[in-house]
Amino acid sequence: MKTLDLSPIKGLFESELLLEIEKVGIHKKIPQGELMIDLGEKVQFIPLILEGAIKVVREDESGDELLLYFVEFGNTCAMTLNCCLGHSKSEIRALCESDVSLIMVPVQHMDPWLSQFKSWRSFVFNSFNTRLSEMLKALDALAFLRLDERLKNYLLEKTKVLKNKTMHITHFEIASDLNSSRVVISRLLKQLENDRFVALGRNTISLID
Amino acid sequence: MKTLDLSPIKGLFESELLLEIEKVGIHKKIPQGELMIDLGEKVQFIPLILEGAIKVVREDESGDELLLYFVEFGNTCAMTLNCCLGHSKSEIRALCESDVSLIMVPVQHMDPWLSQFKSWRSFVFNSFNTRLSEMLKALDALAFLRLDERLKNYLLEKTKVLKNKTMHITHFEIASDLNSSRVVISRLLKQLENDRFVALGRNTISLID
DNA sequence: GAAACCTTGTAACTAATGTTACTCCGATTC
DNA sequence: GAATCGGAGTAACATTAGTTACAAGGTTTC
Repeated sequence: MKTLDLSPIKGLFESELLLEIEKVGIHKKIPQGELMIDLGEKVQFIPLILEGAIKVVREDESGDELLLYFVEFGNTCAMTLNCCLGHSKSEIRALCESDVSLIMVPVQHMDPWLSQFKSWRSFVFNSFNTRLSEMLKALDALAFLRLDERLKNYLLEKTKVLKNKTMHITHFEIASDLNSSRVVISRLLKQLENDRFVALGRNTISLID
Repeated sequence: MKTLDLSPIKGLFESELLLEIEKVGIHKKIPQGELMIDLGEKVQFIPLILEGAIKVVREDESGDELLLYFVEFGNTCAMTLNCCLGHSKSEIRALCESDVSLIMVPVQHMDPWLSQFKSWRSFVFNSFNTRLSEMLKALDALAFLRLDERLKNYLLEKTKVLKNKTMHITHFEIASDLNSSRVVISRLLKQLENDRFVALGRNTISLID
């Protein structure tokens, strides 16, 4: 794709930087469900998200998963920034939660842009800021909330990033994201249905209200 | 204190930056146990740690606590950086785990130094890097480990920052840090004693080996 | 349309953690 | 040195979450 449509991020960066991004950035569209970055991979590009949402997941040695957070428009993955700067490997897995449109900027521009462009500094630190907040939110949930509350939050979060009250998902997938087990999730969902919080169907869950 | 002894951080920064730090930095010593920053406080200074360790704690609405991580020499608190840049308030509480010696740099230097000094950029991003890793570690522990393993890690971590196999601490304090309850911690400690992992005394715990 | 498979519902049980309540003991205070 | 207090040990019980096992319906495949 030759012509980059930068209009979504026009407000974020000063015009000289936009020109730079246009010069070196690569526009990419990634379909829903696709893997973006896996654990242990080296990161070569900084992703600037134009549209869609990315799901960031942590996994331990024995294969248990935990959803950390979603990254949406106007942010980049701080973990990625991290990797770029530290020249280290990814500690997380990133998947496309919906169809994603993004610009990939080669990592070598990271540092020069930091010294040249105030808007780049703002952007990068903003991303770190958001990311640390999201991590704190995830930690709070794990430390202080019971599973039923975490499940509720999960469903609300999910409808927010999907912009849709109905989601196509199995109980098993939810259990993975919350690092729980299918039976437990089914049990709790049933209760949420009784509480008129959700309506359950095969492969679908709809929030009520 | 007039003359700043910058020798501990000499290796971290380029010489012009060291001069700047000497000019604007304030040297401070804070005794063990003292509160550095509390939840909701505005951050006016970037702390550069010369000696000692800082304990960073999260608290929820109902007052339950959770230890996030320790910050040691050569790092700064990323949460603080965050607050400086985002002009937002502290989302955490920072306490001195041991006697701490640090340099406080007024926040307004943050951004100019980022564009001027490569070593400052490295330092800041290194701190973010370390911080995100620590957060991930905390998350992993909560999500994937049982309390007995978390307790072991806690004790190991603690002896590391205190540089001492014996610590003066009550079971109640440990319970707070791990967001558990005193009785449960006592139970698990007893078990660790039987396993010859620790020796228990009144107000003290010693790691064996 | 029979077989195989996936998703969900449900019951019974286990494991981990938290809670309540009480005791004992050493330190501190008066 | 009697009274008080804080820290720790322990038992009994409650709650939350995880596990195993099986049944019942859809869906897909051939």
